[in-house]
Amino acid sequence: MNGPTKATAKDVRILVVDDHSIVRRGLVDVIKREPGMTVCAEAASAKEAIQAIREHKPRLAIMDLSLQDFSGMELIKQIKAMDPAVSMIVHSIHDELLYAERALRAGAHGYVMKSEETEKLVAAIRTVVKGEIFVSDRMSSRILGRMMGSKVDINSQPIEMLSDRELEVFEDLGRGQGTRQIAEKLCVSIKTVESHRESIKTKLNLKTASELIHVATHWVMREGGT
Amino acid sequence: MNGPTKATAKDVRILVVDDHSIVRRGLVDVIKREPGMTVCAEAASAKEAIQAIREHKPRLAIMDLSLQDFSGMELIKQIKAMDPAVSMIVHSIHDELLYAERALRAGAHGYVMKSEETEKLVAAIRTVVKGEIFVSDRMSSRILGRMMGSKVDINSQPIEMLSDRELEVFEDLGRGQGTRQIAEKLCVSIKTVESHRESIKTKLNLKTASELIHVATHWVMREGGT
DNA sequence: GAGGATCCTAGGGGAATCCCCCATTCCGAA
DNA sequence: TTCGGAATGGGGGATTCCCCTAGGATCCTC
Repeated sequence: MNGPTKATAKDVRILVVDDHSIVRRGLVDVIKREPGMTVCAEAASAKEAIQAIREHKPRLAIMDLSLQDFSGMELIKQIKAMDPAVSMIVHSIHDELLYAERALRAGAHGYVMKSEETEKLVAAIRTVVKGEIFVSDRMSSRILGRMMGSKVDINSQPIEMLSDRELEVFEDLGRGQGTRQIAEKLCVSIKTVESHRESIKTKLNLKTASELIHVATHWVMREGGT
Repeated sequence: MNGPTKATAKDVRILVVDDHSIVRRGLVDVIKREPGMTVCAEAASAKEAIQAIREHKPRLAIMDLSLQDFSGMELIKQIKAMDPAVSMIVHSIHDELLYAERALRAGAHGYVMKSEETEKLVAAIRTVVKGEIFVSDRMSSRILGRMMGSKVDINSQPIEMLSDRELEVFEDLGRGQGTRQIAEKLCVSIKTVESHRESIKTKLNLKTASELIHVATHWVMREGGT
C-alpha cells in the first residue's frame, strides 16, 4: 500500500458524494494514496454536492445512487445540466446490471459497485479522466449484446420496464414508505405519486395496492436497497 | 481530525468485517485515528471472520449484516458460541428498527447504522468495551417503551405477543393479501380484520398501514414458511 | 364464583387512500 | 412533424384506514 502522496496543482480534483460518512472516509483514504488525484470536496447529500460543484469546480465526482434528499439519478442529470465538464462515476451497492445503463443514460461516465476492490475504483477514475466510459466486463458485454439487436431480454426482469421515476417510487414503497411520504420526499403532488403507482402496477401486472407493496418489499430486500 | 495514534499493547483489538473494501478502508482509518484502539484484522466474509477470530483473538468485532457467504445474523450466533469474550457491534445499512432487536438477541452488543456519523461508531466501541449495550436513542426509547405496560418480554419476539388470530392476519398481510381478501378467507367482517390490524400495529409499535405490510412481508420472508 | 384480562367479533364515522379517467407539457424517436 | 412515452396532477366515487366503542366468550386469579 502506498503512503499518501503530495497534492500538486495538476492533480485531478475529485468530489466525493456519499451519505455514509464511513464510505467517504474510505474514498478519501483511497484517493489520497494515489498519485495524480486529490479530493477537493465531500458531500453527504445531493444539495451539498451541487453546492460543492459550484464552489470547487471538480474535474470528477464519485457518487452513490442512494442519497437522503433526492435520488442519485436525479443528481446525475442536474450536474450534467449545470456543468457538463464534470465527469461522474457512480459508486453504488446496487447491482450494475440493474442500474448502470440508467446511470450512463442519465449522464454518468462510469459505474463501480461498492463490492469491488478499491483498485477497480482507481482504474475507473483513470479511465474516465481520459474521456472514456468505465463499466465492468460483464456489463459491457451485456450492453454490446443488446446493441447487436439480439433479444436478450428473456432473462430481464419486468422491473426494467419501469421508468426512472417509477423505479424510485417503487423502491420507496418497498422501504415501507406511504404515498404521502413519497410525495413529500420527491416534492410532487400526491396525485403524481398515485399516477406512478398505477403505471407501476400496470407494467408489473399487479392488481391491488397490497400486492404492489408486497412485491416492492421483496424486491428491495433482494436487491439490497438502502 | 486527529492524526493516527501509535498502537500500544493495551489497545482494544478490533476485527473489521465488511464485504465492501471501501467500507473496511473507512473503518480502519477511523479506528487508527482513535487512541486506545487498533484494527488487528479484516475480513470480507463470514468465513474469513471466523478464521480471523481464531487467529487474532480480537476483543471486539464490527460487522455488517449483509455478507456474501451467509447471513450476518448467523455469524453473530457462531461467534458468540465459539468465543463469548468477543463483543460485537453491528454496522449495517439496514434500518435499526427492523434489525437491532434481532441482532442484540442473537448476541450483538451494539448497533450503528452506516448512515450515522463516524463519531457514533467510536462512541459505540467505547460503550461496548465497558460492557454496556449501545443502540441509538430512538431505538432504546422504543425498546423501553415496549417494556412499559407489558410483562418484560425482552427475550420473546414482539411477534409472539400476537394472538393466534392476529398472527393469522399478519401472515396473510405478509403474503400480499388485502384486508378484503383476508376477511373473505376467514369468513368474518372487514371490520373485524381492520380491528386485528389495529391491534397488531399497537403490539408491534407500528404507525402506518404501509409499515405494517412492510414488516409483515419481511417477517413472512424470513420466518414464516407457512 | 366474582372480577379482571384478553380475544374475537363488529359497527360508526371522518380522514385518507386507492383507482380509474383524463389533460397538459416536454422530449426524443421515427 | 407526428407520435409515443414520461412526468406532472386534477376529478370523483369506491375503498380503506384509523380511532372509538362494545358485547359475548374464555381463561385465570383471588
